[in-house]
Amino acid sequence: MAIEEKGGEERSLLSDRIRNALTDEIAAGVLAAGTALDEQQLAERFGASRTPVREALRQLAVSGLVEMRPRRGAVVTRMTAERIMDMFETTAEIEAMCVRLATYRMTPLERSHLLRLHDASKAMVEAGDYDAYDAFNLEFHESIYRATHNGFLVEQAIAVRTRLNAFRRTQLRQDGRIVRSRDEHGGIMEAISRGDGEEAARRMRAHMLNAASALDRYIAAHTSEG
Amino acid sequence: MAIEEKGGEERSLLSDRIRNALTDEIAAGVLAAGTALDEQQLAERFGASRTPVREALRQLAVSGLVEMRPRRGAVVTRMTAERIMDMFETTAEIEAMCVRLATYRMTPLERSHLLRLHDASKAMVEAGDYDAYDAFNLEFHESIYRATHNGFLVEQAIAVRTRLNAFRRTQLRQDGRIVRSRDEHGGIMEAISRGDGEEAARRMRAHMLNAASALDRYIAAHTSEG
DNA sequence: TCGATGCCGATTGTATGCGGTATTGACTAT
DNA sequence: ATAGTCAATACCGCATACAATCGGCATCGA
Repeated sequence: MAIEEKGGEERSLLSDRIRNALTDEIAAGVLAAGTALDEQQLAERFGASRTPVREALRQLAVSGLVEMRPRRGAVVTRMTAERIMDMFETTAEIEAMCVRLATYRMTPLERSHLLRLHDASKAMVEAGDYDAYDAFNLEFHESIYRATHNGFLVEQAIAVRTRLNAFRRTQLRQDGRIVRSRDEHGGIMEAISRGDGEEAARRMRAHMLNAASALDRYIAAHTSEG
Repeated sequence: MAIEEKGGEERSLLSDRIRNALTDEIAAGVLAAGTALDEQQLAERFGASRTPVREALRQLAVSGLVEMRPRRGAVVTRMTAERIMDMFETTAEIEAMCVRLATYRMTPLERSHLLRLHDASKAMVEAGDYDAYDAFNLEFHESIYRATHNGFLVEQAIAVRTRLNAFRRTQLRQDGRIVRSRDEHGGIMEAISRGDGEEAARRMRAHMLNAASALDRYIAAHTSEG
């Protein structure tokens, strides 16, 4: 019989589950930058042995979320403000690239899907539902990635965006940012509908850099305590 | 024999050395796509136990060089021609992005370094020294990455380019490709010198897509399987 | 008092054993 | 003869045990 495609939690590997859990906690800020990750301690927390924990940590090291120094253990990668800005800029450029390619290649079905998503986000903004908007935002941008019809690019874009997750969420809380975010989405959609990929790219870049600016103000306002 | 005899590498981790060895072999084509990687077999080959081999395989899986299916082992990722083209296009776009940013941001020192590199490559082309040109090519493009002054982008660009390494080298052997490659570099340098980042980006994109075309012809001429 | 050296604890790196699951091949039934 | 089922085997995933190394701390010497 055919193997079920759905992601059964039972089927997945323990090390993968631990990796996902750690990824989420790092992204959410539960595990702050610089936190030392003790293998035995983590093993006890997850009710597993050190082996799957080790494997998870090594994988996270490849992703860049943690740093491992031989015989000195793993620590959550310490992010400088400059590095976060670098990540934002890189993401902005990649997003711009994606929307430009997507504009020229997307099918009418993909375009209508994107429009439907955008329309649905209006209610979230009016309700001030940050979590729902965050989920929509993910889907909106990933739909654009997929519309490039370049599988490798989709993977890269998602990987880079994932590493920016923690910081993107905080900036949405900025005063009025969510409203402007949706407005900017509207501008991007308009350029896509006109088939103007270059303009869509410019607007997408501006959209991401606005998010970066919002985060920058957020950081500036919260770093007074050192 | 065991790889511990490599001079100076004593300090590094066994799993890291195995990972690097496997990476090289996959990139060089020694381990063909689709090859099943047996943990025990690899452990014997490297004179180690299964544990460091496992860790190496998991890290390679994150990089995308191998695929792991739970309880079914690891296989070298099978590359379709379409996927290779996707990777080339992604690399082309990222390279174009880098050279555009670099044009606007590079210091005079960086610009002169790039020019010096380009000048030095002339002799390699005339001598038909593929290996030297390949090494120069790496340095040329990485210098452009670094000139963006965006550390994260540099890392991403190098990572993507690394995964394309095996295929990029073969296309250089194409008849006359190395000469045209250097000509294209010259065009890019000219646009950089004029400070025209957009034009430099267009030429870089064309440069990479020409390389892709050369590879495409190479594959078409050498493919013996579906 | 300050620095160096040696010992000890803690933690990582590696090896190996065990259980489970998938694959494969053979046997039987239709 | 072919297809389906069952059993055997081999490999992987996880746990645990062992070894090596790093850092801290104390003691000794200058």
